[in-house]
Amino acid sequence: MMDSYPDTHSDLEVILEFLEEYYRQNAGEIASKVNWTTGEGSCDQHCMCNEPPRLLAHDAPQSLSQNTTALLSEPNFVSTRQASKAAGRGRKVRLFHFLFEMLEDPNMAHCVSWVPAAAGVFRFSSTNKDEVAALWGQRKGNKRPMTYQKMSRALRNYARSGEIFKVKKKLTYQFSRDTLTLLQRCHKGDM
DNA sequence: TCACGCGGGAGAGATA
DNA sequence: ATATCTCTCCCGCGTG
Repeated sequence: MMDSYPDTHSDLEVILEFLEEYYRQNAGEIASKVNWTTGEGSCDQHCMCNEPPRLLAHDAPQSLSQNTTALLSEPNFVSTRQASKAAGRGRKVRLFHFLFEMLEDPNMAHCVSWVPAAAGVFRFSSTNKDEVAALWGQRKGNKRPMTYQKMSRALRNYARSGEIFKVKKKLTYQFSRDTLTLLQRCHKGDM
């Protein structure tokens, strides 16, 4: 089994490091541009897989932005700061990626399913929601059992970063448009 | 009243 | 050693 990325890895790291540096140098300016309302188009391109939203692709040079989009299609959803580490060994999956996997798995439809998939809205089954949580706990290798309550808390944290929003409906959440787009792209790349 | 889902503070663990 | 990120745990509140 491969435990490191292909030959392109070093190039990808260089790009990622550049983006991080770019962000650092422009942090103040970028922050002032961010509109954190949850309205349409308010967080264009900031959800690059598990890339922290504070790094806005549209604030980076166009060519790099394109490169990183492709780069972040890596199956393991390696974040900027985790890329080098992941090259050495497997990177733990993040919750929203795990949920996307569940949503794409027809066998898990009884636990969690798309409401309108195109909008990125999904809903947990009131009876089987803890099954998803338990699987998440297993995936993370938690000693104590994961519950829906705890998992949903983690989901609400994503609202701050703009990756997933809470829908005003029971057990229902929504991927941000950009997160959904990128997850779909990553998922296709994974197949 | 009770069960359930949600919101938020605090802290743990991993990593840079 | 310190800062940051991403959860995880726990408690309280609102709703049906």
